[in-house]
Amino acid sequence: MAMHLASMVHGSGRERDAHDHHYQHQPQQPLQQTHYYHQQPQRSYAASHPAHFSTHIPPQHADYQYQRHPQSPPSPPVEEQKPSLPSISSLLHIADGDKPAHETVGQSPKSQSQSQSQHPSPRLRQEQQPGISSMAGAKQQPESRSEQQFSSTIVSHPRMTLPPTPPMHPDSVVDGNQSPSSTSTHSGAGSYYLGQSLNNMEPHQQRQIGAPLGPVKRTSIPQSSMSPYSTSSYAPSPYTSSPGAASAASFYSPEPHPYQMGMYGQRSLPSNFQPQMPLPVPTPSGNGSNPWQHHHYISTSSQSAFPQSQDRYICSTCNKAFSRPSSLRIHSHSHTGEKPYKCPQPGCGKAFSVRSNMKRHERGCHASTTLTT
DNA sequence: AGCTCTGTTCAG
DNA sequence: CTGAACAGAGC
Repeated sequence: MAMHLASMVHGSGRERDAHDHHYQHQPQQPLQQTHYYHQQPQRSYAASHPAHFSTHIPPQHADYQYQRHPQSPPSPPVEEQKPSLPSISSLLHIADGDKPAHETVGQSPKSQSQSQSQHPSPRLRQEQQPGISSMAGAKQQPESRSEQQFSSTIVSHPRMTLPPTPPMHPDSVVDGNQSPSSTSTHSGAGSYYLGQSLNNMEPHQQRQIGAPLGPVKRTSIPQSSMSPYSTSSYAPSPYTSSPGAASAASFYSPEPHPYQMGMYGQRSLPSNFQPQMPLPVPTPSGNGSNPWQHHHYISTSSQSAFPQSQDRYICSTCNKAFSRPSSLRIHSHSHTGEKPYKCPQPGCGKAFSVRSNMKRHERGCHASTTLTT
């Protein structure tokens, strides 16, 4: 997938100035987010971008990378862990009334040893369970495994524990709209970036930011979300530091950027997703956010206003909806402070987040120069 | 059908 | 003057 997207993006470009190149890279976020369900959405993104412009790197992206690095080792596993989710469900089952006592009781020693050894395939467990049931005799061990595994897995895996912290983030509010696809897609990336960006900020702040977002006006959005940036502002280097912008960048992301963004897919199958989310439980990094997002996503006011077909792409940072991924991408610049388009005029070092604005600037400010030339 | 690019327009 | 969003055109 990533390949296609990347290729498409590049290929589509017409002019492709140096600026464009920079620009293009970023754009990918949103797309990736939207498209990639399982993995690497951002990954590819981050990977592809790092080399390019130091200046342009959106904070988000930077964040991604950061996030990944720390977790990078785990990140891949994260998805793997997803399987862990099922395990959770199994836990639930147990909790509900699977009679954990019976099975678990006796075999702890063996089961544990086995369970640990088996870590690799949580899913197998579940899958096995059905089989197990049929197995009749074998049941006990498998089930016992599941439970113990949980305990073992949870304990062993920090992540498992981590998720609980973010159980309900502002994300829900912020991304709410987006993410079905995005979140699900990048469990790793999307969730990270959204969550992290938020995480970077204080929970309170995050919520606040997210909440206001909905109604947000143009100005309002940037402000709330921007605040983080403000420190970094456009300064190239700042991005690295600017954790706040989770956009998409999220989008992009992207936002999204996603994102993207992060971020941003929309069309989603609200009903479908919810099932996943139902478990408020310790959803690993990605999952936790998703569930909420889905809920919001469906009901999202912004979307409701428009035909869903229209504003599919939602900024993870400010929740604003856009009908086009490119729009979301550009919008993400407002959060990241990215200004890929620099005024070509020798004396002028101005940069713009929107190409047309840059051109306009040229016309207005440098018109005389251009004319003379 | 979807996306990007460009130009236009609104707002501060 | 600039940032940001929208709409149209083209691919």
